[in-house]
Amino acid sequence: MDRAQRSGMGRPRGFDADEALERALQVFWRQGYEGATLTDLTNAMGITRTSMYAAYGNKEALFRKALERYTEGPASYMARALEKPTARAVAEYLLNGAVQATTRPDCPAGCLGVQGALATGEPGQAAHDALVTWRRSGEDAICERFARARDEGDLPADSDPARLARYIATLAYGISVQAATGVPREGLRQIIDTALQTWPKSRPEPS
Amino acid sequence: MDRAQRSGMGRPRGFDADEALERALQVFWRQGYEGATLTDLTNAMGITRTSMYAAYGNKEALFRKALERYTEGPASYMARALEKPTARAVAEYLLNGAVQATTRPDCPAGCLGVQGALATGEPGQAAHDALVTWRRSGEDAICERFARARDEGDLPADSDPARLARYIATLAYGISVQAATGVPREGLRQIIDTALQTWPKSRPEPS
DNA sequence: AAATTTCAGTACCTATCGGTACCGAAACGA
DNA sequence: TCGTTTCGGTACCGATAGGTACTGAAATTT
Repeated sequence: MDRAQRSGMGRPRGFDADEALERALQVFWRQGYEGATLTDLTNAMGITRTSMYAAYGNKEALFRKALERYTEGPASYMARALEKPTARAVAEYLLNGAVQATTRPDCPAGCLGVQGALATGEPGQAAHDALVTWRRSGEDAICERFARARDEGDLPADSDPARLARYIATLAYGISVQAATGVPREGLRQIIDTALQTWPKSRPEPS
Repeated sequence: MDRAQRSGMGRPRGFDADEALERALQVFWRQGYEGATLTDLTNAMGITRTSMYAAYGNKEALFRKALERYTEGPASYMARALEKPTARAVAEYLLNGAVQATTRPDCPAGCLGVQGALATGEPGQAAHDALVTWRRSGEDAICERFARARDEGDLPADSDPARLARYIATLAYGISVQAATGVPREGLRQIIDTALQTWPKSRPEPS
């Protein structure tokens, strides 16, 4: 099913499967899993329903493949961030990457991993669960990176990697919501600056 | 239409409109606008489609009324936060309120204002826009409160209220995503603690 | 060239979507 | 009690959801 494998081989696929998947990704990104209809998807992909089902399985499988592509494409800043030398650099690169990815002029605002299926009815449950897993695994990766940083002395010995990772991930999610709300790139960058600074020193006693 | 107003008066409503709206709110909260079908809604509300349309108009109007109820109910911590004496207290109360509201045992995890319609297809556009407006107006209210704090000397004269407000709102949105991901209340509270502290002091030169 | 295989596309499937016409019954003012 | 009004409920509306059978053409191997 997946590919022409048997003897005769037959006619090869007449469209670029990667390009079509990219189009599907854009639709899921913009409209969410439930909001993206088969008609929306196949129109954007430039193929018929039949070809879509033959090539990807069904809507849910298409979503999963789109999510994979998203991880390796627009969200690849995540993997790169983890390779930065210090925890602080990891956090900065990650948050800046989130700002970039959620405000690309040629892509929908926001993050597929957040807005793809945050709250769904029964038919979208599988997509919802897939994104929960996606977010958790991302946060776990940050946590492990921070744990390493602590072991290396890059972070204080008494710091809590899981807590820091959750904090950074929370900021990234919040940034993606703000992007979906329409906040421009510069406004999001200010959030990072504020987050990585202290709360402004207030006068001790205002009254 | 809206209420029995004309001469004869006629038979009064046989169900509690507030209670029914509360049930609808729960469904929208859990499943989002597009994921909540009329059948889901009316089943939860305990009334028929006919009664729903007569009492509320249509699905979109029901959603708007549910959002109002949400603002005055589960999200009322927002208004209370703005009355706190200092900007710092406003921020703390707001974030703690977000944690509470997004992790109530008897309600769906997360925030309706975020997950109700973050990414939708064409039929959910109106709900999407309503939530964008909702989030913006909330953030504006925080901004104005912070501006007042600055004028009062509660915040430094050179601080940027809009920037601080956006930062706090971003954290609240991120917290709601984390809640929807399944992070328990205690985990969310740690995020607040981390956010309101400085980034942990790292050793100046790790290498 | 023949035989095979999978292509892309039309047409259609059942189920369900949001929304409505119509119904008898119940509750009001007079 | 009567007339009026709106109630709650069934049945149904056209449109569309996700998914599939079937068709004829095109590309591959032998």
